[in-house]
Amino acid sequence: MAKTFYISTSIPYVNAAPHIGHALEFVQADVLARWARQHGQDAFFVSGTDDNALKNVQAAEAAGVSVDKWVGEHANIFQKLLKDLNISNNDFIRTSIDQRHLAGAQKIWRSCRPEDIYKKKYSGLFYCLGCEEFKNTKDLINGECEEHPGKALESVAEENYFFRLSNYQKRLEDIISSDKLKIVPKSRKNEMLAFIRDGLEDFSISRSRERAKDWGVPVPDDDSQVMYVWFDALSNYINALDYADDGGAFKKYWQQGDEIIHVIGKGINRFHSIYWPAMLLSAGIGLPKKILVHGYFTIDGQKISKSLGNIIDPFEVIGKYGVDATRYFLLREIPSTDDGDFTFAKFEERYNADLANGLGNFAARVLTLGEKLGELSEIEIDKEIADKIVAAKGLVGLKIKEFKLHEALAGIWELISCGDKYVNDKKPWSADVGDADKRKMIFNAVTILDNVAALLQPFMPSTAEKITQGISWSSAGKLKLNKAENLFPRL
RNA sequence: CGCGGGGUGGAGAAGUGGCAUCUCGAGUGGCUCAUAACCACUAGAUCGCAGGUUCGAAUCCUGCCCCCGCAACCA
Repeated sequence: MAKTFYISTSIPYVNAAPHIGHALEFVQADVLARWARQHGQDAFFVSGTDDNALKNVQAAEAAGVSVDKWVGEHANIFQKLLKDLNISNNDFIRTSIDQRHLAGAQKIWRSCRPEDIYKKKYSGLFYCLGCEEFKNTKDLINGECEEHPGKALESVAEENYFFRLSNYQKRLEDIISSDKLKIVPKSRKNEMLAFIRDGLEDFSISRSRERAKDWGVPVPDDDSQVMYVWFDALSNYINALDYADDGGAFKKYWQQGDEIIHVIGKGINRFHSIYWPAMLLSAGIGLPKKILVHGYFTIDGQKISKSLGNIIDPFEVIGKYGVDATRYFLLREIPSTDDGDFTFAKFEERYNADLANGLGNFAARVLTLGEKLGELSEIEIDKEIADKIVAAKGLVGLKIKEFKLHEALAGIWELISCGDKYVNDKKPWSADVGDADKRKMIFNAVTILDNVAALLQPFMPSTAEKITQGISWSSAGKLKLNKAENLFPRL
């Protein structure tokens, strides 16, 4: 039976339209899912939206529309982004309206060991009227909000449910240090270990209904409280598998799953590597196996921020350069686990150098030369070429396993470069070369191209398909080549 | 001394003791099948700074400077 492969993106909160950073995570997860499927695994890929965040409520209020309307409209934009990016997710969860989610979030709450959830008075919180949000004592300067000095702070005390995270300190440390839950890259793993060793404190998992503005998943058997948004949000990962009904997908992909991966941004590592496993342990559910933590984008070297007005709209980028060029840039320019910079200048530089001059031109020259020769018979390719292809395949597979997608792509481009070199050296266009030799040369070159397309498939699916369409087996052992339109016209 | 990561040619990266590597960008030459693309060659780095260990240091040690992540209920 095929091995199972479960993968998720984080579910972004939908207080605003997606920016280019969201696209990065979708594309990374998509590559892994497509790679797994290409290699015969039974992949299930889930994405969705976090509708229940308080920020959504605030954004809706500011816009003067109802929360469900606001959230619904924005969730649609995220869903459209997945489609436009050609993301191969099998499911999409919306945490405010998906019944599987509402039922599942409550089920996991009820499944937690009773001694892990307790009610406690919450104090030491201050509400800043300027920020319209709660502040911790230690965030205050001289008892005042840093950003709104002089404004009176309202002291708040509230009774909430807490989760006894402190019960899981030892087990979490074991699970993470032993890589039973593998956090990639290592620096993120070390951060989590340091955090755990510093001592885990219990965290609150509910809000008063009033403070949550009546938005969120109700706490089972307590009308006065809704779940803290992270508690319900994290459960989406299993709710998509019908955890609530103890469905077959949940058993297959999660409880007995071979691979279970969460792709997340560095800002939410703690929730995924510590809170979420602790919740699962308490509820007696299996754990994910890997957390892949990617970095963030800067735009022209600066943080993405609304106040700087440097938001880049992924739809604009896709519209301008095409979906595969966008996917390529996100995956190639940004080291998968580090921060990277987005500029249109860099985008166009990469586009011209790698896509137009590199991949596109190589495909064009090989297919054009080949088209003129008509039908080609299958022959054994040069050992040197065969070795390069095997090496490239090995390298790409290894880099994907290590979550170094940018290096995987670099490996594919080495193969393209090798193909260019081969064609230059052999000169199959030359009048001095006999017909049989020409056919041999082109067969070698097109074999490289075909393998490039196969390796590229998870990264740039429609480009891979276009290339493959130019290489058709007319009958057994007989190959016909057709030059297609330019894959990536120079900018 | 809160914990951790990092500073390598114009840009981005690789490189944990032995001639400093790769990609982009720049220049020169070759080729002309191909999207003025491709191939070869050249220029460009005192490897953050200052000491130290060593026959030999980007790599190990010490100090300093700078950037970044985490620092708990905040995606």
